Amino acid sequence: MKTKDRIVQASIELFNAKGERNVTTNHIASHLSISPGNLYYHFRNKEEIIRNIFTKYADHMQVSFEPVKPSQDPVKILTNYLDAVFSALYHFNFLYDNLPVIMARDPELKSQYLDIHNKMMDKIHQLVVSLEVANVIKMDADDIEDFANIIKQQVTFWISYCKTSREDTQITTEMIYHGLLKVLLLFKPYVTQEYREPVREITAHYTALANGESSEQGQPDV
Amino acid sequence: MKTKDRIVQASIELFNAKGERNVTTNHIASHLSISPGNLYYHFRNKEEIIRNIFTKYADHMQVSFEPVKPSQDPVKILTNYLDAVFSALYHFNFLYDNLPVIMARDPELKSQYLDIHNKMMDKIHQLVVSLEVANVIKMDADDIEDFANIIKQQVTFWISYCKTSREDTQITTEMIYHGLLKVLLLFKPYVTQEYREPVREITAHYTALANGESSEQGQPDV
DNA sequence: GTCTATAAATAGATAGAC
DNA sequence: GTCTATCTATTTATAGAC
Repeated sequence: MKTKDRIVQASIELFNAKGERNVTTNHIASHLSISPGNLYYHFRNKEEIIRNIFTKYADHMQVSFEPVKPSQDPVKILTNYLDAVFSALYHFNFLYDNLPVIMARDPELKSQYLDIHNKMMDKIHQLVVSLEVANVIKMDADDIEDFANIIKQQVTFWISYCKTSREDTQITTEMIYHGLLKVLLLFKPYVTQEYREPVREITAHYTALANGESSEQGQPDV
Repeated sequence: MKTKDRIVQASIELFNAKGERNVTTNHIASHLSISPGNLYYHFRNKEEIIRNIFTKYADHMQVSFEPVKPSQDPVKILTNYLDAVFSALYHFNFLYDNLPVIMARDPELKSQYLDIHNKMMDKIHQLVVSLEVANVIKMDADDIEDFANIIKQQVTFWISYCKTSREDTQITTEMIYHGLLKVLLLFKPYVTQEYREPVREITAHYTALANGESSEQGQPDV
């Protein structure tokens, strides 16, 4: 692997493990057993590394949040979304831990973020509309926009919420699955009589994962 | 006012206006036209200033979140809560902008925060139960705990969500009122037929405030 | 491309005079 | 209690040799 790619890869790992604010460019260099000068040959500064990681993140999001096909099984639409959320939170958790700070200090990154944010908002909106069309949920049309924002906020700051409201700040897959269950609870009161049972089954599935019981399908891929 | 109190007061104002991470002890001192040495005579370090502010914040929370009296008008219970949330978000917005970072670097403060967090969770729990008892909402008993956590997360990270998802990061009263409306939307699907109209009226009230229309009761007190 | 050595920039904090 | 002057530590970033 090229040095440039190794720097990006190591940065993701170190940021996720120790928190972005606790990892300096020197830490990254020494972790890779290269010199700081070498690192600065490949990247002008730390923010350029983060912007590079963010591009990877944005690509990941675009791919994993597949466009909703109306023909799909409506229940599958929902689990696809939740699995994509899980994957993003897990693999890029350092971003979610520190989002306001990271964005406030780098206007260029903030602008990248706003772009992705808007695209994701559209996807969530589509998801909600699809569930409505498939008669899985029933919701006032006026509330869909606000509801989509609530979902987005709940997902985006779940990591932050866990880190602040618990003693133990280690990120685990179980912790993330608990967050997905909160998202399911947001949908719950809108679920139609017809789909109450399928949604209950999805909830049971993620509850098992949240309690550390292994799933028949194992850990999701990247 | 004593110098020590002036330092705390100025710090709150500067932190709220510019963000905690952009305000150094030297900034605080020069804002008050005192020397850094003088500031350090009164506080051992910046974290001690923040802990001092946090104590003020904790007191504010304890007072403004009055214990729920079952005898009260159930609608009043809800507006009391929302007004208390507004006041906290407005007067201590710097804390909400930066919570995970501030708590992660100071274990003593984190422990103070966990204490207040748990107390607030209890209050929210009581609020939900009171609304159930008064027949304002109907909710599965199993969901109350998770629902209370969702409310808490939504409130705590509303400022962060706004700052990351908008171009303009200025905090306004209107922005905060929009957050309260999201909390009302969380309650909405659980509201009983009987209380649909009163809740609609509360929503209209906060919608007016969120749109910058002045309310008959004016800005809430500290 | 990579290294060593070091400069530059902050921010946090202290010593000692008044 | 307050000031001036300064020190230390940290982190980012660059120059120049190999």
